[in-house]
Amino acid sequence: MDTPQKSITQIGTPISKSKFEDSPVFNYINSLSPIRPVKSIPIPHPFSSLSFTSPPSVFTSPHLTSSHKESRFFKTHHSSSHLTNPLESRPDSTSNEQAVAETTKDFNIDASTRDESSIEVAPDDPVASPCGEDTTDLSLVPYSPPRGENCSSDDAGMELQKMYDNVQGKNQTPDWESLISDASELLIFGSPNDSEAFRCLMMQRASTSEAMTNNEPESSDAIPYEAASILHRGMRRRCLDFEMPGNKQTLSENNTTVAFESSSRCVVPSIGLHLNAIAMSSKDCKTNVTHDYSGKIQVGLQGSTSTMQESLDQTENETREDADQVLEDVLEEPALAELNLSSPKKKRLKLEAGEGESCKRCNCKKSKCLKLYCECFAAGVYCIEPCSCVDCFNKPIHEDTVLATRKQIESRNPLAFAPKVIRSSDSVQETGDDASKTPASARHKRGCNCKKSNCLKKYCECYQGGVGCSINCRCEGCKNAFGRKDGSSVADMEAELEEESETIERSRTAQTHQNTEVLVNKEASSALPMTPMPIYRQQLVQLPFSSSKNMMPPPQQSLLGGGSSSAIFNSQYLRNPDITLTQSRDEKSFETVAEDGGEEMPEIIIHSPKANIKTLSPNSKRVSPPNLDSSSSGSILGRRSSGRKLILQSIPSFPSLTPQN
DNA sequence: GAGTTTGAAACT
DNA sequence: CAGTTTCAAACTC
Repeated sequence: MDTPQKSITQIGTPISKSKFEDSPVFNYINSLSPIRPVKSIPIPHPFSSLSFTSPPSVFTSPHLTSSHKESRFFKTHHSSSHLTNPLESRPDSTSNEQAVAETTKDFNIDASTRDESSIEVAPDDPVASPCGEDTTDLSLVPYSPPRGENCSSDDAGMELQKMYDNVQGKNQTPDWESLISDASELLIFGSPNDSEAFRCLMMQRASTSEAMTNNEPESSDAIPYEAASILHRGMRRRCLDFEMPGNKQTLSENNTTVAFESSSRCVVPSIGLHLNAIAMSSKDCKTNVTHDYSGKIQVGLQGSTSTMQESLDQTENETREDADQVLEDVLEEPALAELNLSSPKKKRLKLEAGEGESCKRCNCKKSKCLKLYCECFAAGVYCIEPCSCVDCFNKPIHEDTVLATRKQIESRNPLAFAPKVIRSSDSVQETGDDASKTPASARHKRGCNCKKSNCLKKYCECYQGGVGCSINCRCEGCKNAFGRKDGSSVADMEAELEEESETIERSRTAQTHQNTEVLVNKEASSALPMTPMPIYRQQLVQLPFSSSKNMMPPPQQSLLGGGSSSAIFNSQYLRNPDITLTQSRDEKSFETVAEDGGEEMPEIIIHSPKANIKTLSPNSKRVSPPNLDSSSSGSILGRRSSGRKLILQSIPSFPSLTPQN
């Protein structure tokens, strides 16, 4: 931290604006640069300053990895704790109902909650610009959710311009430290898109300022910005998701610049953190850092483009290895990993993911997407364009309302936003042997209340969550395939399926041997539909730590122990009722495996043998969620002999405002 | 795509 | 806490 502070004094203090303007160099530059002085002056300062004053995590050597991120986290955490959640700091937010009622109004941040140095947002902020509206929150809420969908990269410049204007208007001797602070807020929490603008500005600065002797401002910036954006990507997830198309430009794996831009726009679909980020900050940073990583991974994976899909399909294994490699890199060099993940090869995952969680959409008509009825809201994500909701308030521009509503709901039920499917406390102890004996290591938080579905349809939350019913359930005629309320476990069913699978596999093997025999084709064709499962299973079997014993219904993200928005993951996970139990069990094996690892280190779960399922499940439209996409690589990870558990958490814990069990 | 069913969420 | 209503997803046709 010494360096940054030092830099502040060195750069910020000494360089007086007037002096700078009067300098011959400045004049000369002005004459050359198309950039107008009024902008070139103010903006560069914040930036240059920022580049030295921001937390180490942002501007320190790119070599920093985890610590790097932690710093970042602390930074943001710190900020959030002070600036915080508007709900807590804003008196006018005490009335949730009111907040909800005034949804369309209360978008401006109370000046009172800001630091004196905070940049005041023009009251006449762009009307139609969601970006403009949101930017007002930037300095107040570190984890400010996504800007409008179409925020232009110019916004950053605008903000900075405002800052400059403001400072200039008030003081001839700007409070650089404050300004820097504000600027850093913008840089850190602004729209990822802004990073582009920043980069441009930085470049300009680099080319025009002698102060830029500092080497590689580029690289050092890129990563930091990226890192910063990650923190709230979850909140921006939806917006960014739809910016992806624009980023589908062909990416060169070697072109870090392009990769960066792409990644900066990518979003972690995962993450239904929109409202949780704030609360999340209070958690131990380790956990958050982990989420961060997973988020990164996802960003990369989901940033896939369709362009590679075909080729990837043909080289599934290769892709997996790539993913494996990438993930490995992620653990050691997040920033780098992210860049890597931007590679075209991983794009495919994104594509597939696009249809899943990341594109989770609701169809609310009356709830305004502010009730748990709304899947998006319940999952902690903002509604997105594809949603068919009416009068939706679950959008970034209504952040306050969303937060208020959320808080209100949580006041009623603290666990309202907690994962519906929770992992039993003893599940952790369930290793291999026990796993199969227990219907499921995860259970629905409250249990279901099914009357007619027999817990065999997704009406049943337990079933939907891929967990068996438990004593908590009040269901009638429970036949939950993942475990019945009466205690009958899946073990039996698994045994059956196992047997069946084996039979199928055997026949398949036999077929393979008889490949040369044309006559066999007849039978083979009839058996084809069945091959999928066997194949899939085979792959799973390859997993070093995979155990057939663990073959269980797919556990949910909840297995991670962290509260994650179960909704998204779970629902998506088993969205397709057509998915055979076998498949589910396979997926389960993944998670169990990861769990078995026992290590409590950052985990990146990658579930989703989506590709496999897709191919193997003839009648399934969409077998696995987008998140799971990455899972295709997940299985890869599973193979890792290193034993490192990589859990790509599609939905980082869904930190609720209140501690959850 | 429209209509029905279902069960969670919300309300009383 | 129980009963009822509202709601939107899941499902069916």
